Amino acid sequence: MPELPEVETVRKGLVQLVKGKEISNVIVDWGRIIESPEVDEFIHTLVGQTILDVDRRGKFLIFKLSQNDMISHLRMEGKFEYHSQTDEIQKHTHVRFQFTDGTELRYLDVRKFGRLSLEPKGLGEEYKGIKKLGPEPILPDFDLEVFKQQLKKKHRAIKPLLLDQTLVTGLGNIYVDEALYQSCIHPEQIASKLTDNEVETLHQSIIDVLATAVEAGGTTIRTYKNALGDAGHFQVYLSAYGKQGELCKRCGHTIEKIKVAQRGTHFCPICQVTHD
DNA sequence: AATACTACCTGCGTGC
DNA sequence: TGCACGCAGGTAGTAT
Repeated sequence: MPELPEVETVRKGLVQLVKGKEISNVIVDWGRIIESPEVDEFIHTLVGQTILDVDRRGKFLIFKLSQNDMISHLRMEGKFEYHSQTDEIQKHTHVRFQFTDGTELRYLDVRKFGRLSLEPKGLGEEYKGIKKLGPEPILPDFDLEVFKQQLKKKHRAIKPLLLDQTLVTGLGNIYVDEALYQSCIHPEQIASKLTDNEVETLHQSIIDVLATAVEAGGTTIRTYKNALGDAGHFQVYLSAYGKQGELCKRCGHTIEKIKVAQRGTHFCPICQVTHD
């Protein structure tokens, strides 16, 4: 469910809620959420550690603990909630990090796709899923010239390429459709055939869309809530995602929904056309 | 090496 | 009402 803006919003909430908390116990009720180490060792290793900070890389959260880095990916539906240990346990609660002050951080995930993993302290960025990520689009290290050169080498549709996190990290199905709409590029356009002008516009659109969505606290379509339980607001600004059947703001034609690389894809068939 | 497809899960809306 | 099917803010593993 969450893309970069949602994960960044979750991160900010977690810093407010759990920074400085000491873990007294961990309860795991769906072992496959824990990628490594084995569940027993995961629990045992965490007890006694303090959460010093929470960082983010792409859509991954990195909990900086006193003795380890803990990587978390929410995948489609993962969420964190902060509770008293005596609060009723809701359905789909899979992991509970209990603190010495009687509160706890809960990990909930309807589809159980999310993962938690412990890495050596300070080495979270070496985690294999993180190591292959491209630059952060909301930082200056998302370089236009590098992006241009990489796209020239790719003979595949632009949408799945942007979803794969290696050229730039943080885009998911919502923001990729929005960025392509903003830059008037068809989602199935072959990347190497994009003009320099189109790549420049795309580069800027990615930066703009994600930065604006971060400011808005993310997008809430169905279920996303940050760690404080708040919805995001960016849905108000969506132009393409979920707008099939509505009119394009630029040309007035109907927004269509097709399938590209197995993902629902929203675009304007007049403004966004493929070319050689 | 690069690209494409599928598994991992549950719940909800739709159509028969 | 019941049931089958398709769909959902994603990634990793496997096949081609």
